[in-house]
Amino acid sequence: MNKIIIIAGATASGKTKIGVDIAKRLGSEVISCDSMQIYKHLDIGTAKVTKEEMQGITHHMIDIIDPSQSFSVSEYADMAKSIISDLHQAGKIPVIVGGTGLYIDALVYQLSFFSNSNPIIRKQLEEELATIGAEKMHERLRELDSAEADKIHPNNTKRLIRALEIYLTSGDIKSSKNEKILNPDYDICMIALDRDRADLYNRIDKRVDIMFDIGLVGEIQGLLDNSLVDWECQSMQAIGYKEFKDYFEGDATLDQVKYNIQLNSRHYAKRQLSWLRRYEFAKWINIDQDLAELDQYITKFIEE
RNA sequence: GCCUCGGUAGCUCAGUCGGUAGAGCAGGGGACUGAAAAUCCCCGUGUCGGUGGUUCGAUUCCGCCCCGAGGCA
Repeated sequence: MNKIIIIAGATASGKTKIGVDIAKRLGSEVISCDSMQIYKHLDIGTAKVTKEEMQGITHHMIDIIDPSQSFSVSEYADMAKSIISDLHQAGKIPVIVGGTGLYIDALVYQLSFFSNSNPIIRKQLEEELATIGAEKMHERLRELDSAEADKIHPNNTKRLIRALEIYLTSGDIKSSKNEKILNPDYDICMIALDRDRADLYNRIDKRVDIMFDIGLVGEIQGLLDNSLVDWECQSMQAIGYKEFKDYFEGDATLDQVKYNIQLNSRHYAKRQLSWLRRYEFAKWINIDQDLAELDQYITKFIEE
């Protein structure tokens, strides 16, 4: 028994509730798959599950680190896999709920994360980039790993640096690992939640309105007042937080901040959907139309 | 009522010395292996307010009309 159920979908599409419903039905637990809900104290802006929403269902991978810390996919994969195996041991089918595509990939595919990630080398590469420019860096990558250079646009400096970092720290060639193999450890049922685009955007706008009503500004004020974060923190890259930098530095009104959060959320939702469309094995469920079908689909999966 | 300035993409606007038009934003699509809520790439036809006229040809020039802003009365 190594079944896992993954509930994926864009932000504000309704994953949380459906995840809890399924976990309840199966007598199981939820494992969050979200790169920002891992942070303590980022509650309102990340639309983190509330106690009431959990309905007594245990949730993992939420509130696991301080907002000043950084975190990465490989850590996520290690921790989540260990929880999955615990649940399997207990005879439960884990319900994985979330919208962070890379984290989903880390469970769904057999990804070999490169063992060497070296902050010093990364720093050097960043400095090198600043002096010689992206074009030259791209040429350098082409000499070391031309297949990867073909894939990375020279403007995408973040990826460029990572590919070079991989080579320089481990001697590995990133493009040699690009082939994706399904993780043989799990029997996966993936549900991709979908809904009418205009409807999704309305839900996003409304949800952001509510976040402001229930105290988002105060939450961030508190984080800053207690020195739990500064604007450089990885956690402060989250939508719903980073937009406040301008406000607290006197460069934007709250209305502008709210508009930006809504806008960035829409863009994000679009990117998430584009990521999810790549999972050929995903079962797409339109929340407004095929909820009954979802139940049947889950039933079939667990009885197989 | 008169005068002036506007009316061009969903929005803000540019432009065409007459040869049917282009930016930003919005919107759409895509990529993605240790920051991923990050990072990056691609996509612009619209009665150029309406209607007559001049012209081979008008969104561009001229007349009238409609709408908006300001000024004078």
